[in-house]
Amino acid sequence: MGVAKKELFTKEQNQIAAIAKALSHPARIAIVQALLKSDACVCGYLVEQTGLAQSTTSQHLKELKNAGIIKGSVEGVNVCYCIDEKNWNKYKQLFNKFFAAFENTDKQCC
Amino acid sequence: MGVAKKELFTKEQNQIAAIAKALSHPARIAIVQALLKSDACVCGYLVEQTGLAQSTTSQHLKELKNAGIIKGSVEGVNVCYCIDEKNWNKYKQLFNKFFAAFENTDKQCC
DNA sequence: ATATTTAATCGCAATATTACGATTAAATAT
DNA sequence: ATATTTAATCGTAATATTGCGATTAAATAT
Repeated sequence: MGVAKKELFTKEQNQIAAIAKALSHPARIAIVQALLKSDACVCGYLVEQTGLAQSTTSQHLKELKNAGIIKGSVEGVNVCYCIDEKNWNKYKQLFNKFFAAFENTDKQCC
Repeated sequence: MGVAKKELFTKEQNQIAAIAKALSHPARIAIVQALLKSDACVCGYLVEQTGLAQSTTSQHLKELKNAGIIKGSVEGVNVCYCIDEKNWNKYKQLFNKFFAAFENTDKQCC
């Protein structure tokens, strides 16, 4: 085993889980926040920001990219990363909606 | 290794990552959504909802509980779970803030 | 008292994640 | 042409996650 049974769940449940998974490591949160805050975006800068080895940071960047949270473009000898604006807004809505679903607080079953 | 280097990151980064981790499996999203939607909350009902074995579901419930997302209380022979309202609102704010940080879209570095 | 129901925990196997050093590939300097 | 810089990928080790069946513990029925 060790592999999640995605077929049991809805597309939306799997999507929320997949984005949450991409955000489930502090280094990846640090990377995203660095991209949100700063104008710098080259890979080397992000390696500094994480404090992890270059290869490890590169792996984290790959995961964020696969999830659609960031995108990268080659700039000469550097690679520049930034937030994928379109997906970011989509994911933002998805999570806002997920968290907003707790409202009708009239159920007192516990 | 295989163990995240939490000491490199801020408390906030670790907290966001920890909550995201708790939400990083579709079964756990399904459980939370079931608790948000329905009045039913006993463990057995949640086992049905996930479609996973009782022991597996119990494990997922434990993770959600450890993260502070849900709480459980014994009701006779049953255990009733529900959303931890106080933490939920805290986490909601935390994620809203995190996703809202993308606004000043004037940086065109990529 | 004994049986039944419910849910947590244990033990295990399969797989995934995290991390690093070493290597590779591509672009730019010298 | 050769060296240097930058970042991706490979290989590997340590650890974590996912899932299930079996067992255990606690409450309630019979």
